[in-house]
Amino acid sequence: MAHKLNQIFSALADPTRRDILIMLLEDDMAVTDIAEPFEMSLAAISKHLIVLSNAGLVLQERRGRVKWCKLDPEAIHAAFVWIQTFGQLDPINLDSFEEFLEKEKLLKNSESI
Amino acid sequence: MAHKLNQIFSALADPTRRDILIMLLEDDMAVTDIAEPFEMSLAAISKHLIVLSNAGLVLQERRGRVKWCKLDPEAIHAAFVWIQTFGQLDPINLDSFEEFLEKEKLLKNSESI
DNA sequence: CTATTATTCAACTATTTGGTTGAATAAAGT
DNA sequence: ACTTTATTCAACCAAATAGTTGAATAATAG
Repeated sequence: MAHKLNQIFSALADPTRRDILIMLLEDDMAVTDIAEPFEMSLAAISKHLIVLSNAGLVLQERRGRVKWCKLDPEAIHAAFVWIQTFGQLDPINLDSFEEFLEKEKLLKNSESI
Repeated sequence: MAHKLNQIFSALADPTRRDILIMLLEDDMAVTDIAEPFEMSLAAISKHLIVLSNAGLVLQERRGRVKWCKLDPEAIHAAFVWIQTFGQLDPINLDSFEEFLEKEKLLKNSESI
């Protein structure tokens, strides 16, 4: 009965798992597709997904032989609340974040030309 | 150069360390005083504090034979920013995301001067 | 100088973690 | 029925983690 925050934070502590979460922002994905860009075995990615699932960060739903993985925002929200409550932190400046996204978009466009 | 977020999240993954952080919200404390309420050795707490310090969550300053520990809000802020932005991002270049976090940090510093 | 206090170091142990490979299971395609 | 595809299982390994104890270091007090 390890505390949920233990599982959430330790799931977030691994860069591969953070990358997987970022990928899942874009769309739900099957295990094999998630594994594709990583230079490690499918079994390793499968384990990472189980960790993410146990932490409640990802939901896995089997349809046929494919297991679809999708983000579950609840757990990440729990971590967010803990941190926010902990230090009564201000939220980041959303304007500068918008600027960042804008620059990202321009960059992507210029790369594709 | 293990990514800072790895260290921050894995530091936060341990309940003893989260408790220590909560204690430090109230006031700066010496190592021995931090250890007092826990049912584990002083050496164990000392190690936890080193983990927190390496993650940048806690600053340790030696005065005489006493090492004073205080919160360093910067690292926790980085984690906060990661989580907050996580849910809003299109898939992006992770490197430029890091740059963004870096800029956020510099901004916060300049504001506090 | 000696004793006490604060903290860390060193060595050890048990458990967990993140990875591997090869086999197993199960569904779909031909 | 046979083959391919998707995923996990099982066994193993190396490294990291979280704890222990006892000794070492270093500053302060008497």
